[in-house]
Amino acid sequence: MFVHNEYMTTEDTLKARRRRQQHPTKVALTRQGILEVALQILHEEGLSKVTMRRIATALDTGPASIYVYFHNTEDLHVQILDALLGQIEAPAATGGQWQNRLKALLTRYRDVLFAYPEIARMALSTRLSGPHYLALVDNALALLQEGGLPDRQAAWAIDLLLLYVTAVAAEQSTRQAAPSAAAEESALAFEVAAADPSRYPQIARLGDELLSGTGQSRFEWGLDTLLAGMLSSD
Amino acid sequence: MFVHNEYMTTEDTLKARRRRQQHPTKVALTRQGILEVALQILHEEGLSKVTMRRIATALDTGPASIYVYFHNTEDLHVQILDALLGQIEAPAATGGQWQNRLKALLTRYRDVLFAYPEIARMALSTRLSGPHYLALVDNALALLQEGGLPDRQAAWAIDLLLLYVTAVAAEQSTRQAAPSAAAEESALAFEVAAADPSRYPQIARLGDELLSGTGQSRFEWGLDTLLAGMLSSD
DNA sequence: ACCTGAACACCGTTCAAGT
DNA sequence: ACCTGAACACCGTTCAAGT
Repeated sequence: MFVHNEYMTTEDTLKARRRRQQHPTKVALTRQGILEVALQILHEEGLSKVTMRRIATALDTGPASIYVYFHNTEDLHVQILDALLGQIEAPAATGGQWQNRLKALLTRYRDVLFAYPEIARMALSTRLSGPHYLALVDNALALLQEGGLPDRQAAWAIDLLLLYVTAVAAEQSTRQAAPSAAAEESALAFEVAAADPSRYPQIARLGDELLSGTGQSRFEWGLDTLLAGMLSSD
Repeated sequence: MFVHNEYMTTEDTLKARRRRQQHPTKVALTRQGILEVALQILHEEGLSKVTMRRIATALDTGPASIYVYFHNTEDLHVQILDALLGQIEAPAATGGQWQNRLKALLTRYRDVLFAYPEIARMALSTRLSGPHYLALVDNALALLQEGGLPDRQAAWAIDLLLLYVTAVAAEQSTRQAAPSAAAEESALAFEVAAADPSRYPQIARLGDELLSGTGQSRFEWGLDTLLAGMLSSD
């Protein structure tokens, strides 16, 4: 392999140099400063790189320092998520039916989760909290009340709706993020196509129907189905 | 600290000894043998300990050996999941309405995911496959057909139902598994109770309603809501 | 009081070298 | 052909020691 001598430096040195260039201004070692660096790493390299050690390196300190401000990695990730939710707070106060405004709000929530592949999965496995998350819940509850849902039903409905949106995002975003996504997709299609009709008669019968539709149309159908179910018991 | 001399041995040696005792019969280095060891580790220590290195150690070899039989860690985990799904294949062929039989089948699916805390989350972030998973899908589709759902709708419905069940399991099982589950639960209750009525009027108004119900009753309500929504568009 | 170096106990994956 | 030791490049968390 041909090597330019002036670039003859180890991979690690190159990486360190790149990191330093990305954070030319010294970021303060505070909760805010750490979150700032964490969000930058999230944008550039994904949640899996938002590690205690990686952040500490970016801040030119040891990993132990981060523990002064965050209990553990999960705590850090939850606070990152709430910061991201700050983008979608208020629903359009007017205009259109409550159902459509609720769907728009939930779609914006989904879009945030879509934008950061691994965050959605995190959201499912951790009890969320934080001011922006509470605002999202509150706004959605207001729309359900506007729709005339009884309190108990609205309380359970918001849980179901957010669970659905989060799960869809977790499912979808993983696949588009994974480098093997295309391969997996076709593997499923192959399995459906090759399904033995005597063992799996329904899968063989339905065939391509199982793979039909875009992510968006399925997402909307799911939301409509949930809302229809919630209203049907009135 | 007082130490009995006859037990003076390092932690690592003790661990190695325990592992050896757990696998007294030499397990063959084959796909089946590896899965066998993997399932045992899953039962005893949870999915997070089902690592390439851990399995290799149990089989008295290096981690590279496992890669002869499994592409990577995800591949290994997916195959473990399919083995677990083997427990719930056939629905009761007779007896009761199709809705109730479908709910029973999905509840059994949920129970499997509940029993292994981290598997449910895995199931959400990976395209599932394998004979037992296909059987589950096929059985559920048969019940939807019995209920008279049009094909396209049944195809989308099965996706939504399995997504719901998996997400519920992922959410619930994580909390019961985490050592801090109790603390988190009360932290949420506190947050709801302390919600500023001027910032979060809906949360303050609904209060305890948001935390009402058992996991089981909420799960059933969710299934009923989904089914009602699916049938309402007929 | 606040911060952190160093250590402990792990990971997944690759590849050259062995049988 | 099949298998694997050793290496590479990472992790989270703790704690004794520093300022």
